[in-house]
Amino acid sequence: MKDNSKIANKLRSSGLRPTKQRIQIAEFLFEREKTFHFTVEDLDRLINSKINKDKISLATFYNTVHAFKKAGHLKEILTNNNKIYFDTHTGPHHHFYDSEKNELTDIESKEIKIKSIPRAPKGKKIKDVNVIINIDNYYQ
Amino acid sequence: MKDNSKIANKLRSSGLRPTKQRIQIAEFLFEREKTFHFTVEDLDRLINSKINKDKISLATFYNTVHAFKKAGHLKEILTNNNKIYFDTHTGPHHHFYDSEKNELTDIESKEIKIKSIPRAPKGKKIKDVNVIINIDNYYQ
DNA sequence: ATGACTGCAAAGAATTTGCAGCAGA
DNA sequence: TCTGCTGCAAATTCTTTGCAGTCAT
Repeated sequence: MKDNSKIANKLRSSGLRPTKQRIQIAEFLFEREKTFHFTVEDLDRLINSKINKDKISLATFYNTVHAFKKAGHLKEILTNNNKIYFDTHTGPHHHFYDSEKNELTDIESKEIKIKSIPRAPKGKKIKDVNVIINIDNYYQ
Repeated sequence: MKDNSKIANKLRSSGLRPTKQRIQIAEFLFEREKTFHFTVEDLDRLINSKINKDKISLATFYNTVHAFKKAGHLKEILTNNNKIYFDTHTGPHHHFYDSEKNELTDIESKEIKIKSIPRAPKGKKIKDVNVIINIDNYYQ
Protein backbone atom coordinates (compact mmCIF):
# COMPACT_ATOMS: atom_id res chain seq x y z
CA MET A 1 0.00 0.00 0.00
CA LYS A 2 1.27 3.38 -1.05
CA ASP A 3 2.04 6.07 1.48
CA ASN A 4 -0.18 9.05 0.83
CA SER A 5 0.42 10.84 4.06
CA LYS A 6 2.92 13.31 2.68
CA ILE A 7 0.66 14.32 -0.18
CA ALA A 8 -2.35 14.36 2.10
CA ASN A 9 -0.57 16.66 4.50
CA LYS A 10 0.54 18.94 1.72
CA LEU A 11 -3.10 19.28 0.73
CA ARG A 12 -4.39 19.66 4.26
CA SER A 13 -1.87 22.33 5.08
CA SER A 14 -3.08 24.35 2.10
CA GLY A 15 -6.61 24.11 3.39
CA LEU A 16 -7.62 21.47 0.86
CA ARG A 17 -9.36 18.27 1.85
CA PRO A 18 -7.33 15.30 0.69
CA THR A 19 -9.95 13.53 -1.33
CA LYS A 20 -9.21 10.44 -3.38
CA GLN A 21 -9.28 12.49 -6.60
CA ARG A 22 -7.02 15.25 -5.33
CA ILE A 23 -4.52 12.73 -4.00
CA GLN A 24 -4.43 10.93 -7.30
CA ILE A 25 -3.93 14.18 -9.20
CA ALA A 26 -1.36 15.48 -6.73
CA GLU A 27 0.65 12.28 -6.91
CA PHE A 28 0.59 12.43 -10.66
CA LEU A 29 1.70 16.05 -10.73
CA PHE A 30 4.09 16.44 -7.87
CA GLU A 31 5.88 13.14 -7.51
CA ARG A 32 8.23 13.58 -10.41
CA GLU A 33 11.77 14.73 -10.95
CA LYS A 34 11.31 17.28 -13.66
CA THR A 35 8.80 20.07 -13.82
CA PHE A 36 5.73 19.26 -15.79
CA HIS A 37 3.74 21.45 -18.16
CA PHE A 38 0.21 20.56 -19.04
CA THR A 39 -3.28 21.66 -19.98
CA VAL A 40 -6.38 20.42 -18.21
CA GLU A 41 -7.11 18.34 -21.27
CA ASP A 42 -3.70 16.66 -20.94
CA LEU A 43 -4.38 15.82 -17.32
CA ASP A 44 -7.72 14.32 -18.13
CA ARG A 45 -6.26 12.23 -20.91
CA LEU A 46 -3.19 11.11 -19.01
CA ILE A 47 -4.85 10.26 -15.73
CA ASN A 48 -8.06 8.80 -17.08
CA SER A 49 -6.29 6.63 -19.62
CA LYS A 50 -5.16 4.37 -16.82
CA ILE A 51 -7.73 1.68 -17.33
CA ASN A 52 -8.31 0.65 -13.76
CA LYS A 53 -9.73 3.32 -11.46
CA ASP A 54 -12.96 5.18 -11.71
CA LYS A 55 -12.62 8.13 -14.01
CA ILE A 56 -12.23 11.60 -12.59
CA SER A 57 -14.59 14.08 -14.17
CA LEU A 58 -13.41 17.02 -16.23
CA ALA A 59 -15.05 19.47 -13.85
CA THR A 60 -13.01 18.02 -11.03
CA PHE A 61 -9.80 18.50 -12.99
CA TYR A 62 -10.71 22.12 -13.52
CA ASN A 63 -11.67 22.60 -9.88
CA THR A 64 -8.58 20.86 -8.60
CA VAL A 65 -6.14 22.59 -10.85
CA HIS A 66 -7.56 25.95 -9.84
CA ALA A 67 -7.48 24.99 -6.19
CA PHE A 68 -3.85 23.93 -6.55
CA LYS A 69 -3.04 27.13 -8.31
CA LYS A 70 -4.67 29.22 -5.63
CA ALA A 71 -2.71 27.27 -3.02
CA GLY A 72 0.51 28.07 -4.85
CA HIS A 73 1.24 24.55 -6.06
CA LEU A 74 0.81 25.40 -9.72
CA LYS A 75 1.54 28.34 -11.93
CA GLU A 76 -0.37 29.43 -15.01
CA ILE A 77 1.47 29.92 -18.29
CA LEU A 78 0.18 31.41 -21.52
CA THR A 79 1.48 30.38 -24.89
CA ASN A 80 0.90 31.24 -28.48
CA ASN A 81 -1.70 28.59 -28.92
CA ASN A 82 -3.94 30.43 -26.57
CA LYS A 83 -4.58 27.59 -24.20
CA ILE A 84 -3.98 27.72 -20.49
CA TYR A 85 -0.98 25.68 -19.47
CA PHE A 86 -0.05 24.87 -15.90
CA ASP A 87 3.42 24.40 -14.54
CA THR A 88 4.50 22.46 -11.49
CA HIS A 89 7.49 24.77 -11.20
CA THR A 90 6.04 27.66 -9.24
CA GLY A 91 9.11 29.82 -8.71
CA PRO A 92 10.00 32.68 -11.04
CA HIS A 93 11.31 31.39 -14.34
CA HIS A 94 10.75 31.63 -18.07
CA HIS A 95 9.93 29.39 -21.01
CA PHE A 96 10.71 28.21 -24.45
CA TYR A 97 7.57 27.55 -26.41
CA ASP A 98 7.84 25.15 -29.31
CA SER A 99 4.91 25.87 -31.56
CA GLU A 100 5.50 22.76 -33.67
CA LYS A 101 5.09 20.43 -30.75
CA ASN A 102 3.02 22.71 -28.52
CA GLU A 103 5.54 22.15 -25.83
CA LEU A 104 6.93 24.27 -23.03
CA THR A 105 10.41 23.99 -21.59
CA ASP A 106 11.65 25.77 -18.50
CA ILE A 107 14.33 28.42 -18.58
CA GLU A 108 15.71 29.18 -15.16
CA SER A 109 15.66 32.83 -14.10
CA LYS A 110 19.41 33.12 -13.97
CA GLU A 111 19.71 32.08 -17.61
CA ILE A 112 18.06 35.25 -18.79
CA LYS A 113 19.74 38.38 -17.64
CA ILE A 114 17.63 41.44 -18.09
CA LYS A 115 19.74 44.54 -17.85
CA SER A 116 17.06 47.17 -17.77
CA ILE A 117 13.34 47.35 -17.65
CA PRO A 118 11.20 50.44 -17.79
CA ARG A 119 9.55 51.59 -14.61
CA ALA A 120 5.89 50.81 -14.19
CA PRO A 121 3.36 53.49 -15.10
CA LYS A 122 2.31 55.86 -12.32
CA GLY A 123 0.42 54.22 -9.48
CA LYS A 124 1.32 50.75 -10.66
CA LYS A 125 3.89 48.28 -9.49
CA ILE A 126 5.48 45.41 -11.33
CA LYS A 127 3.97 42.09 -10.35
CA ASP A 128 6.14 39.86 -12.48
CA VAL A 129 8.12 39.69 -15.66
CA ASN A 130 7.34 36.98 -18.07
CA VAL A 131 9.57 35.94 -20.92
CA ILE A 132 8.50 33.48 -23.56
CA ILE A 133 11.00 32.59 -26.25
CA ASN A 134 9.19 31.15 -29.22
CA ILE A 135 11.14 28.54 -31.10
CA ASP A 136 10.85 26.96 -34.49
CA ASN A 137 12.37 24.17 -36.50
CA TYR A 138 15.33 25.17 -38.60
CA TYR A 139 14.18 24.43 -42.11
CA GLN A 140 10.58 24.76 -43.02
CA MET B 1 -15.72 62.55 -49.67
CA LYS B 2 -12.93 60.74 -47.92
CA ASP B 3 -9.89 59.52 -49.80
CA ASN B 4 -9.64 55.78 -49.47
CA SER B 5 -7.11 55.16 -52.14
CA LYS B 6 -4.16 54.82 -49.78
CA ILE B 7 -5.90 52.27 -47.60
CA ALA B 8 -7.31 50.51 -50.64
CA ASN B 9 -3.85 50.20 -52.12
CA LYS B 10 -2.41 48.95 -48.88
CA LEU B 11 -5.01 46.19 -48.95
CA ARG B 12 -4.61 45.43 -52.62
CA SER B 13 -0.87 45.18 -52.34
CA SER B 14 -1.29 42.56 -49.62
CA GLY B 15 -3.53 40.56 -51.91
CA LEU B 16 -6.70 41.60 -50.11
CA ARG B 17 -9.71 42.95 -51.89
CA PRO B 18 -10.55 46.37 -50.57
CA THR B 19 -14.15 45.73 -49.67
CA LYS B 20 -16.29 48.28 -47.91
CA GLN B 21 -15.93 46.41 -44.62
CA ARG B 22 -12.19 45.98 -44.82
CA ILE B 23 -11.70 49.61 -45.69
CA GLN B 24 -13.79 50.68 -42.75
CA ILE B 25 -11.86 48.39 -40.40
CA ALA B 26 -8.49 49.37 -41.84
CA GLU B 27 -9.25 53.07 -41.48
CA PHE B 28 -10.30 52.53 -37.93
CA LEU B 29 -7.17 50.57 -37.09
CA PHE B 30 -4.43 52.16 -39.08
CA GLU B 31 -5.25 55.84 -39.29
CA ARG B 32 -4.19 56.75 -35.80
CA GLU B 33 -1.14 58.17 -34.13
CA LYS B 34 -0.59 55.69 -31.35
CA THR B 35 -0.53 51.94 -31.56
CA PHE B 36 -3.79 50.31 -30.71
CA HIS B 37 -4.43 47.12 -28.75
CA PHE B 38 -7.76 45.37 -29.08
CA THR B 39 -9.73 42.16 -29.06
CA VAL B 40 -12.18 41.22 -31.79
CA GLU B 41 -14.95 41.99 -29.36
CA ASP B 42 -13.58 45.52 -28.90
CA LEU B 43 -13.52 46.05 -32.64
CA ASP B 44 -17.06 44.88 -33.02
CA ARG B 45 -18.25 47.11 -30.22
CA LEU B 46 -16.29 50.17 -31.26
CA ILE B 47 -17.02 50.05 -34.97
CA ASN B 48 -20.60 48.89 -34.79
CA SER B 49 -21.57 51.40 -32.14
CA LYS B 50 -21.45 54.13 -34.75
CA ILE B 51 -25.15 54.38 -35.32
CA ASN B 52 -25.19 55.11 -39.00
CA LYS B 53 -23.68 52.45 -41.23
CA ASP B 54 -24.77 48.90 -41.76
CA LYS B 55 -23.30 46.69 -39.10
CA ILE B 56 -20.32 44.50 -39.90
CA SER B 57 -20.81 40.92 -38.77
CA LEU B 58 -18.66 39.30 -36.11
CA ALA B 59 -17.49 36.64 -38.52
CA THR B 60 -16.20 39.35 -40.80
CA PHE B 61 -14.24 40.93 -37.98
CA TYR B 62 -12.64 37.58 -37.27
CA ASN B 63 -11.91 36.96 -40.93
CA THR B 64 -10.54 40.42 -41.49
CA VAL B 65 -8.37 40.52 -38.43
CA HIS B 66 -6.85 37.18 -39.38
CA ALA B 67 -6.35 38.31 -42.94
CA PHE B 68 -4.63 41.48 -41.68
CA LYS B 69 -2.48 39.44 -39.37
CA LYS B 70 -1.45 37.09 -42.15
CA ALA B 71 -0.59 40.09 -44.28
CA GLY B 72 1.62 41.44 -41.52
CA HIS B 73 -0.54 44.42 -40.61
CA LEU B 74 -1.37 43.13 -37.14
CA LYS B 75 0.41 41.19 -34.46
CA GLU B 76 -1.14 38.81 -31.98
CA ILE B 77 -0.53 39.29 -28.26
CA LEU B 78 -1.44 36.99 -25.41
CA THR B 79 -2.22 38.21 -21.95
CA ASN B 80 -3.19 36.78 -18.64
CA ASN B 81 -6.85 37.02 -19.33
CA ASN B 82 -6.53 34.44 -22.01
CA LYS B 83 -8.08 36.42 -24.78
CA ILE B 84 -6.43 37.11 -28.08
CA TYR B 85 -5.36 40.71 -28.39
CA PHE B 86 -4.17 42.31 -31.60
CA ASP B 87 -1.66 45.09 -31.92
CA THR B 88 -1.26 47.56 -34.75
CA HIS B 89 2.42 47.86 -33.86
CA THR B 90 3.90 44.97 -35.79
CA GLY B 91 7.58 45.45 -35.11
CA PRO B 92 9.38 43.69 -32.28
CA HIS B 93 8.45 45.16 -28.93
CA HIS B 94 7.11 44.21 -25.52
CA HIS B 95 4.18 45.00 -23.25
CA PHE B 96 2.92 46.00 -19.89
CA TYR B 97 -0.26 44.19 -19.05
CA ASP B 98 -2.51 45.81 -16.50
CA SER B 99 -4.74 43.08 -15.15
CA GLU B 100 -7.02 45.55 -13.35
CA LYS B 101 -7.95 47.35 -16.50
CA ASN B 102 -7.21 44.52 -18.96
CA GLU B 103 -5.04 46.92 -20.83
CA LEU B 104 -1.86 46.56 -22.83
CA THR B 105 0.79 49.24 -23.21
CA ASP B 106 3.74 49.09 -25.56
CA ILE B 107 7.30 48.91 -24.38
CA GLU B 108 9.77 49.62 -27.12
CA SER B 109 12.45 47.02 -27.72
CA LYS B 110 15.25 49.32 -26.71
CA GLU B 111 13.70 49.88 -23.29
CA ILE B 112 14.30 46.31 -22.27
CA LYS B 113 17.89 45.25 -22.49
CA ILE B 114 18.34 41.54 -22.33
CA LYS B 115 21.92 40.66 -21.58
CA SER B 116 21.85 36.96 -22.15
CA ILE B 117 19.42 34.39 -23.34
CA PRO B 118 19.98 30.66 -23.49
CA ARG B 119 20.54 29.08 -26.85
CA ALA B 120 17.62 27.29 -28.42
CA PRO B 121 17.39 23.52 -28.00
CA LYS B 122 19.06 21.40 -30.67
CA GLY B 123 17.51 21.67 -34.11
CA LYS B 124 15.47 24.70 -33.13
CA LYS B 125 15.92 28.38 -33.78
CA ILE B 126 14.60 31.35 -31.88
CA LYS B 127 11.65 32.91 -33.63
CA ASP B 128 11.03 35.75 -31.23
CA VAL B 129 11.34 36.83 -27.65
CA ASN B 130 8.30 38.01 -25.89
CA VAL B 131 8.30 39.93 -22.66
CA ILE B 132 5.15 40.73 -20.75
CA ILE B 133 5.47 42.76 -17.58
CA ASN B 134 2.40 42.27 -15.47
CA ILE B 135 1.47 45.29 -13.42
CA ASP B 136 -0.77 45.88 -10.46
CA ASN B 137 -2.17 48.73 -8.44
CA TYR B 138 -0.10 49.72 -5.44
CA TYR B 139 -2.41 49.08 -2.55
CA GLN B 140 -4.86 46.25 -2.67
C1' DA C 1 -23.63 16.70 11.44
C1' DT C 2 -21.72 20.14 8.58
C1' DG C 3 -19.34 21.91 5.14
C1' DA C 4 -16.56 20.88 1.33
C1' DC C 5 -15.96 18.19 -2.87
C1' DT C 6 -17.42 15.43 -6.95
C1' DG C 7 -19.72 14.43 -11.09
C1' DC C 8 -22.99 15.21 -14.30
C1' DA C 9 -25.22 17.99 -17.53
C1' DA C 10 -26.25 22.35 -18.94
C1' DA C 11 -24.68 27.00 -19.74
C1' DG C 12 -21.32 30.29 -21.28
C1' DA C 13 -17.66 32.58 -23.77
C1' DA C 14 -14.65 32.89 -27.63
C1' DT C 15 -13.76 31.41 -32.01
C1' DT C 16 -14.46 28.78 -36.38
C1' DT C 17 -17.00 26.85 -40.17
C1' DG C 18 -20.42 25.98 -44.07
C1' DC C 19 -22.72 27.91 -47.37
C1' DA C 20 -25.86 30.96 -50.11
C1' DG C 21 -25.79 35.34 -51.92
C1' DC C 22 -23.11 39.52 -53.09
C1' DA C 23 -19.45 42.36 -54.91
C1' DG C 24 -14.80 43.56 -56.70
C1' DA C 25 -11.53 42.38 -60.53
C1' DT D 1 -17.98 36.26 -65.40
C1' DC D 2 -15.51 34.42 -61.72
C1' DT D 3 -13.45 34.04 -57.59
C1' DG D 4 -13.15 36.05 -53.15
C1' DC D 5 -15.79 38.12 -49.35
C1' DT D 6 -19.75 38.77 -46.25
C1' DG D 7 -23.21 37.52 -43.12
C1' DC D 8 -25.92 34.45 -40.89
C1' DA D 9 -26.54 30.49 -38.08
C1' DA D 10 -24.80 26.36 -36.54
C1' DA D 11 -20.85 23.96 -34.79
C1' DT D 12 -16.67 23.61 -32.04
C1' DT D 13 -13.64 24.17 -28.32
C1' DC D 14 -12.46 25.39 -23.85
C1' DT D 15 -14.08 26.59 -19.43
C1' DT D 16 -17.47 27.58 -15.77
C1' DT D 17 -21.66 26.84 -13.12
C1' DG D 18 -25.72 24.74 -10.57
C1' DC D 19 -27.01 21.32 -7.97
C1' DA D 20 -27.91 16.71 -5.88
C1' DG D 21 -25.45 13.25 -3.79
C1' DT D 22 -21.11 11.92 -1.36
C1' DC D 23 -17.18 12.26 1.64
C1' DA D 24 -13.76 14.28 5.01
C1' DT D 25 -13.62 16.13 9.45
